[in-house]
Amino acid sequence: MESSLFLYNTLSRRKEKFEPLNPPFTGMYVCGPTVYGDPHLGHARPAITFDLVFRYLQKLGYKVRYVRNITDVGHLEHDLDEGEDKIAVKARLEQLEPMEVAQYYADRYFIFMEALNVKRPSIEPRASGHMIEQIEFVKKILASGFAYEVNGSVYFDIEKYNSKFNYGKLSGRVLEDLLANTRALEGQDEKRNPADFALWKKAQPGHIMRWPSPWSDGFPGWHLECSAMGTRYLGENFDIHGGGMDLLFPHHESELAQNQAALGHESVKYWMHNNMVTINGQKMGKSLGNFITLDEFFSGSHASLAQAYSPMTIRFFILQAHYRSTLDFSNEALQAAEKGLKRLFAAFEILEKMVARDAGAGMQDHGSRITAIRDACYEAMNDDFNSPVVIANLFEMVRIINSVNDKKESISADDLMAMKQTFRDFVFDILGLKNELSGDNSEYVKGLMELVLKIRQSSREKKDWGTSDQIRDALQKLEITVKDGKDGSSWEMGK
RNA sequence: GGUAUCGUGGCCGAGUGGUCAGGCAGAGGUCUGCAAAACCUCGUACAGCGGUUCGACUCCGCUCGAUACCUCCA
Repeated sequence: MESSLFLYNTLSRRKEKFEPLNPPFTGMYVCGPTVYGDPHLGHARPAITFDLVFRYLQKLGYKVRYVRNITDVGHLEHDLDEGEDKIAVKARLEQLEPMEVAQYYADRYFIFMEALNVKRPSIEPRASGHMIEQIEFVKKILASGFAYEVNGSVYFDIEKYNSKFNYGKLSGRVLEDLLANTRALEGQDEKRNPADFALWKKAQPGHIMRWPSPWSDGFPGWHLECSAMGTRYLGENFDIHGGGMDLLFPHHESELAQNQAALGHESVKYWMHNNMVTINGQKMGKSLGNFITLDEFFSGSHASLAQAYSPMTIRFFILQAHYRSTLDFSNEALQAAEKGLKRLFAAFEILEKMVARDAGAGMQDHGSRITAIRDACYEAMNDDFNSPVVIANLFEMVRIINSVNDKKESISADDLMAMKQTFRDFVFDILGLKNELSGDNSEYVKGLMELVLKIRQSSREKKDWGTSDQIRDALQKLEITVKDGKDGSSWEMGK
């Protein structure tokens, strides 16, 4: 459990040593999707980022309770200004029950996250299932005097809060600036201050999603569900709260304030935020026509995609950048990732079959190098989850593997075992990559391939290059690549 | 306009006050019947302008540029 993991805390704007409140237990809350549309690239990044955190904390021996919410209530469609519920709008269009829509897209989300090999969190609570907790939370804030009720709606009193605490401490905003920048919008007359946000909103007559509350039939404010569910499942104090940088303000800022107001203290020790995704240098947005869903990525069915990209290519590509950097998607960059990933797994397959070959005197000592690489990988992960440096080190190992395979270098049994262990630990367990290359590896296929390659080998020995090349080309068409090496030929699935 | 993050070689992308990231692409070589794969070698990149320093891509300032967010509600 003694680890030297450091992570960047948005609250302090520096890397801090990770020390959970109640080791070995660790609580992590991450903002999940609003389920009113098909999952897209913007969903993949936080999911994979915090999957990496989840996996690594577990690798270090922590008992992690990972909570990721599903938002299925009370959110407005962006370009509408009538205050209609996002899900309600969609439901009317499709003639479906709002919950049916939420269920459908939640399922889609799970399917695509599984394809990306993102582990399911420990708990995936839905906002609609936690109305009581949310209402109780509002009551607490009202009781502490930091909220007020007007016409059935309840608002958070930011000015009052700010007189005692600091609204803006997380995002670095100053209340005066927020007020100075205020635009005059309609329907704000209820609020004492334009910066105040809703904790509970009275539903308009045509509003489909509504729940009874002491104040009105209505729905909870957006920031509320995370405060309520985080507290419910992780307690009043927990370790990590994550999400995309776009949620920093106002969502997380307000969530922090809600907890302070309701509980008398803040709840989160470490705030983590992943950076955003851009496409060809532009932000991803529906209006820009570069809004690409995961489905389109996997099938290649989007005008700006030159080809389909497998889930692992996407995952590997995301992990090749540090989570706090912006990440730009382009065909060129994705193709580079695809090839790199293929090389990584090709080396892994060689490694799995490799046997130790002591060369006795003059043998190159890999032991220290392999240990150094393994240490460098842990060091990188301990330095705020630096997956790109882990990957760079793994490629160092790839070179050793290939050199040994080419009989240019030898390797001891101990080193071989250490290398296999490191590869498995980091590639599979921590980075969460899967080998998509191997395809059908059944004994049946292996037997057939052995036979085919034997026939080809005998024609090669007779210098019958016609037959030999015919076999190779035919196999290539089936996406089986034949590689001729010094001790015969090997094969692999994939282009 | 405000806040935040950032600007690295053909592309993507780490990192650091004074040796190296790494991947992809490209060039040359080794191997090979050919090809593929693999291995070896190669690029003197750090937005611009000043300043601090013996020395800055790395620290400070300014300029330019990029991305996200900016009270209803999400």
